[in-house]
This record gives sequence, C-alpha cells and structure tokens, in this order.
Amino acid sequence: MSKIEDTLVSTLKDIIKDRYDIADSGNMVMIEIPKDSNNGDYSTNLAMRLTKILKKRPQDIANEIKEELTARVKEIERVDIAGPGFINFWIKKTALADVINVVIDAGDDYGKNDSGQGESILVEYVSANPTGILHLGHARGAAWGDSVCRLLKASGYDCLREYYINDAGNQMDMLALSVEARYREELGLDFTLPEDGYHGEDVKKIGIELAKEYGDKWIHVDHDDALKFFKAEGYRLEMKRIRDDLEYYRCEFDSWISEQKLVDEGRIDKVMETMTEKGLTYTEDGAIWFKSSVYGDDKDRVLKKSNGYYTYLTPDIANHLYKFERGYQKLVDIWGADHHGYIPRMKAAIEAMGYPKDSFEVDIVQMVRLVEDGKEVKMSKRTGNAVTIRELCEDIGVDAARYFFLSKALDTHMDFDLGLARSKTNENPVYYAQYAYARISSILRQAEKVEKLDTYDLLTSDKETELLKYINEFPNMIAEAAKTRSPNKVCNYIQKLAQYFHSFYGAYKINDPSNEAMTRQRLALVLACKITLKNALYYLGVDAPEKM
RNA sequence: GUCUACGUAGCUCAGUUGGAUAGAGCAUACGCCUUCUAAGCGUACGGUCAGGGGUUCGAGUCCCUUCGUGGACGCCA
Repeated sequence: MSKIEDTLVSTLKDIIKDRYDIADSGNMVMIEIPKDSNNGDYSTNLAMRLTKILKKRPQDIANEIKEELTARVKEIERVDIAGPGFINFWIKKTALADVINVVIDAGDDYGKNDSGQGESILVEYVSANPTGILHLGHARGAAWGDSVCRLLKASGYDCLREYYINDAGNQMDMLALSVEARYREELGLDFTLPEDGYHGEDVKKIGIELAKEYGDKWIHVDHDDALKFFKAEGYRLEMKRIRDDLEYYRCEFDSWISEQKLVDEGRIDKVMETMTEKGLTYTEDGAIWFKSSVYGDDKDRVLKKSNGYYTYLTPDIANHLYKFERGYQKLVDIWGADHHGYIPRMKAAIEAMGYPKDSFEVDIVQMVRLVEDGKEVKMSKRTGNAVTIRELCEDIGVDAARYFFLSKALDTHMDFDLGLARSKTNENPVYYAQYAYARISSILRQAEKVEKLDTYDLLTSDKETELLKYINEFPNMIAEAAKTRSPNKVCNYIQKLAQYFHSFYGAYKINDPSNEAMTRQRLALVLACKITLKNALYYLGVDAPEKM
C-alpha cells in the first residue's frame, strides 16, 4: 500500500477508534479509487458500513468522519460526502507526485510488497507426462503458473515452483514399447506400435536418434534389458524436450519431483500403510479402496488394484503429502479442465490425512480453442497433431502467446485468435503495451538529462494526475493479483497504464526546449512510467522492447 | 442422467471481501502527423449483465430455479 493510502487507512482506523470506540480487526476500513474521478482521488464506504453498528444515518456518520479527517491529514485538499454516504477525498497534487521519486528509487523493485508475509506456498504446474510434446493445452497453464509465481515472489510469499514428473506409472512401459517400435522401424525391421502407445512425432524422432547412435545393438540383447534402455532413453529425451520448451517459453521451475523417486524412497508404500492404519481403507473385489466419500467425494476410490499395482491416485497423494512434509503451508495446483473431477478425491485425501482442507487449492485451466479467420484450428497443419507450444510461439512469438493466455481469467473458456496475436497493429494488446514502452524509451533517449527532483509542482494537469495516481496503485495491484492468483489483473493494468501514457503523450510535448522546468518534471514522470511498465511486463514474462 | 465451471455491447473480454450513472479493446462512423515512434490520440454509436424468483439500505457480484455451452463421471494416467 502506498504512503498516502496507508496514512488514510490508519487515520480512518484511529478516527473510528477514538470517536466510536470501534476497533477494526479485519478490513472494515477500505479505501478505493472511484471509477469516476469526479468522485475524488480516493473514496471510502466506511460510513455505510458503520450504519448498522452505530444505528445512525450514513450521511451523519460521514460528516463526523469528514471533520476529523480534514483536521488530521494534511495531504488532503478536500473531502465530500456523496451519494448514499460515500466519503470522497481529493489529495493535494504535490502529495500525489511523491510517487515519482519512490518509483525511481525502487527501480526494478517497484511493485514489490510484503503482503504475503512470508507464507510458504508450493505451486505445482504443467506437470505434463514425459510421453509427449507440450502442446496448446499446456501453454495456458504454463504461462499462468509462471506468472502467478513471479507475482507471489514479488509479494513476499515464500514460493516454490514445482513440476511433478509421472515417470513411474505403466505409461512409461508404454513409452518404452513405443520407442522400441520406432527404433525397429528406423532399422527397417518389422514393428508394431502398441494401440495405446504414443504415436507422436517426438517418439518417432527418439527412435531415429537411437538407431543412429546405437545401430542394431539393442535388437540383440536381452529383451528386458532393451526395454529398460528404451524406457530410460525415452524418458531422458522426452524430459529434455519438455525442459527446453519450457525454458524457451520462459517458464522456470525451482524443483522437479520424480514419481519414481517417491517410489524408491518408499513414500507410496508408507502412504498406503498410514491410510490403512488410520482406518481410511477397506478391501473389496481384491482391491484396496480409500473411503474418500466420507470426506466429500462422490464415491470411494481404488488405491491399489487387484493386480497389485497402485492407481494414479496413490503416488499423487504421496506427492502432495511430501509437500506438506517439506513445510509448505499452502499447496496450489494448476490443472487442466479435464482433471476437474479429480479435485474432490485429492482434497479428501489431504483432509483424511489430517491437513486443513483449504490448505490445498486447485486452479483449473479452462479449454483453449485456437481460432483463425473465425474458424477453429483443431490440428497443426504441419504435423497433423495437436498444436505444440513451440509451434505456437514460432508463429506468433513468446510475448504474444504469454500475454494472450494471461489476459483472460483462467476459468473462462478462451478463444485464441491466431490472426490477432500475429498482427502487428493496434488491434493487438501486446503491441499496444510494448509500443508505449518503446515510445517512452525513445523520449528518454532524446532527453539531455533525466533525474529525480525535489518538487513536481508543475504536474497538475488531469492527464498527469491520472498517471500519477495509477502508478501509485501499482504495488497494491501486484499484491491483489498475487493474493487472488490473477495475472490477468496485471494485463488490465498494463493496458490502462499504456492508455494513460499514450493520452498524456498526445496532449503534451514532453521535450520542450522552451520550458525547461516543465520538461524536467515531465521527464521524471515518464521515467517512473517506464519503470512501472517494465516491471509490470516482467511479472507476465513479456519483454519490454526499447525500440520497435 | 449425476457432478462441476462458465453465460456481461456485433466480436474478444474487464468488473477488486455486494456500492455511486455496468467499463475497455476491436469492429463501425467522423476528426487529428512540416513538431519527441500515427504500432498513436480524440469524438460518436453500441446493454433486458442468458430468463425467472429470493436475500437487503443496495445484486453483474450471494442463494434457488430454468435454459445454453464446455468439462468430468475407469481397478486409465
């Protein structure tokens, strides 16, 4: 929260304490920036909220608060009571401009805040199986998860970005068989690709690579050894591809958790054991079931199949418990919409094992439809398969891809307009924002000197005030976006900031040799604007170009 | 059929624990470059917040219901 807002809130709290003896334990006192600037620089609905407690008319309460407020806060220029009891206040222009020096001093750190108060939070995202290429379905969740973590880190959360690798299930055996088939194919031998196997280009390439490197060596060894080899190599090469794609897409991870490692450390058997000891399981039809319906799931779920193998659920429970065991207070997973029905059973497991139910949250990524010229693009033209992340980014650029995915709330079905993302025109929001940045950079390059000043008394026009107020809001917005895990708020902010800047630019000539004092003050404002815009783009993982 | 999300302007979407006359961008129409990046700015047009009911000082927001769309309903992962 900025200095002025801080002052306002704490003063309002003091006032209701002193005058009405009401201690604000939660967030009774809130100030907001009215949508309509005729309603003040800031506004509070405090009087209306107190009306029930005090049993007085909101207008009367508002008037009492107004008196106290004008007496106590010197930065306030004017206070009005409006509508049903809103208290609106105007801040002295000179106080608003203080933000310029705050921004310039903070630099890359402007926007950082401590709203997270060190809460530890583990975010698991992407976690695609190492059996195929990352495609469109992963791209939205990947950009989202990455940006959410950038926001959390900036807001003082202790955040760990984690990728869970499903490298132990029977899909890995299927991968081995698929790789083997492609290997044989490349060697010109007869082969059969399993029906449930992986038919993608990626596996085919792995077969070709292995044939090139090893010749027919793996045809002549013991078949089990060969399969072990194909599994290991398939896994290694698939993971390498995934990591390369994610890096290219600017998604970073702090931790890669292997399911196989959980198996080797005995964590899955341990979970099974503990759940049984706690009486959470029963045996039926030769399988071991988890009484998940007791904890809110639709029905009970199998943990161990009658053939003795675990289902997908059991290692995943171990995966999540391991997060708690490492000391994380809060777990956030980002899952595709097709896993939606899986949430209740995982929540059930977490609750059953004694952890608070709401310490685990899942953000669901709704489906994305690729659209071009008004028609849905289902398949890649090149490969005939699902469109991959890399293919998408090579077409429209990483900046546009990330920005588009981040600009819509995660839980809405999204149409991704390829033509729009590709276009380098004003229709495209990414270019709108980046253009503003390039324009700012150009202005600053041409200036003789840009520096902090002691006073900004000339920045009093509506357009300047608008910019100042909005720049001042930035750390609040970041805190809010982190708390609600909503990078789309940052996109909205960027669009509006760019708009304010473009409008300001259109109204005034900034480098004006005939008015040096004004030029210096405006240049400092432009610099603050540049820093804010750059930082905002950083939280999205989008580049801020100096030139376009 | 059951569960779960979503439904806001012609299109794509915002809308911050319920607040003031529901907002942007695009599209459409009309203006603005001998001047710091026109990839820009400005003006206008555009709404039964899917329909209905309820909760209250106040509902796009919360609850119920109908309709529509997507997804999930395996001893798959």
